[in-house]
Amino acid sequence: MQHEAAKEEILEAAWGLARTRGLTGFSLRDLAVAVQMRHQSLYTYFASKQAIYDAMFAQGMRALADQRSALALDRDPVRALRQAARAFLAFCVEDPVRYQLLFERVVPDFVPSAASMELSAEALRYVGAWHRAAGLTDPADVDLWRAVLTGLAGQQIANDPGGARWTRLADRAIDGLLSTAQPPSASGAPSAASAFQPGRSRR
Amino acid sequence: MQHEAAKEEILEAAWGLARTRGLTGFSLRDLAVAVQMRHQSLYTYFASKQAIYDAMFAQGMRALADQRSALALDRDPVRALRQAARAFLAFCVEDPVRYQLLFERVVPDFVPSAASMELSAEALRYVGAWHRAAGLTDPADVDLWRAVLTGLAGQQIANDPGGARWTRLADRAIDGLLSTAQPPSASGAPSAASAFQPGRSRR
DNA sequence: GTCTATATTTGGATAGAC
DNA sequence: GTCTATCCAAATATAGAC
Repeated sequence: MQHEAAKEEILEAAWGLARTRGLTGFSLRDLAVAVQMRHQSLYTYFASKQAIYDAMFAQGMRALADQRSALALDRDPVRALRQAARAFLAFCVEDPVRYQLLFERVVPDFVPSAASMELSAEALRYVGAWHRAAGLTDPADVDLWRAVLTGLAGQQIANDPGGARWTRLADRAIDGLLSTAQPPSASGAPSAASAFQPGRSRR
Repeated sequence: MQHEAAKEEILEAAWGLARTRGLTGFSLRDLAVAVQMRHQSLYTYFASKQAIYDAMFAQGMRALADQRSALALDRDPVRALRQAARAFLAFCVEDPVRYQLLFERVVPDFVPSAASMELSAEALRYVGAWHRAAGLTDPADVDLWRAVLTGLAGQQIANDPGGARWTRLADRAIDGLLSTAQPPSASGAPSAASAFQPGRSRR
């Protein structure tokens, strides 16, 4: 279907403009120029600018879910958590504009559609699964994970773009999370339990 | 000086509009209506809308620095860190719009002036002092503190406004930070050192 | 300092011919 | 599906009288 291909091309151009001029720094006219159309023609593909943002949001969440489904995680669930954290930060830093769209509210009045929110939920379910594998069943553990990792990513992107001042703190942050979490019961995976021994496992 | 009083009144009205309609959801016309002026007259007080945002940013950072200078912290530096964390989260949650202005980049193209950034630095210096009092000298500890606390505040405001789903994780988060930090040397404050003993101090 | 009047720009969105 | 033409609204900012 040519229609879908054209939509894809428009979204690609929108990402490009967003990266160079900011998420809200381009108009439909700019976007039309980029795809060599009149700006009115864009309405054949998207009902509104918000619909374009929503499609971009969906693409971003789809990419996150795909990254997570493709992760080859260590069998040790604690190592796996560290890997997953690093992968998430890499995902955020690799495209700061995408991070802003997915996790910050920089587009005024933009609210993801229900379909997009379902993709968001899909991506989040992986986090719950990783935690359960490590014996962490308290939903608050997932909440803390989200806060810490988005906090790291946000600081990294805002205050040290291109650097690693905050991303390199990922392993320490995960150790901190684990140190305050309910350790798995004795019947849990032994490899995980060992990592819950008190004390600092790294600097 | 009446001029300063009028500026103050304008800023007060701007905060009110920002809280009800969003940080970018009001125009200079709206603001002028709120202070019973023609919108053009606002230019007598502020050179641009960005200048208004900058003045609001400065007020917000001033308020944060003032809150910090007024904190009556526990003599135990670790308890003090927990108190300070709770105070910061209360500060963020008490005015979500202010949080967005100070710590997120929701206003397109807004960049705080040098004078405003100095206020930001002033507020941040307190964090360094608290950490040093607890024997934490690694600058990365402060970085991690910033990331974790803004992460908690951001999640709280975005996903559970008015609730406490994330703010109640503050003590756990601080425990996590401490567990991965370099413990103070033996010559450090004993009350602090005791809190660095491995293990979970709370659930 | 405040006002009226207006400039100027921008940008989202629609109508209708082809 | 794409185009031309146009609408409409909003919003920042300036000029100049009082």
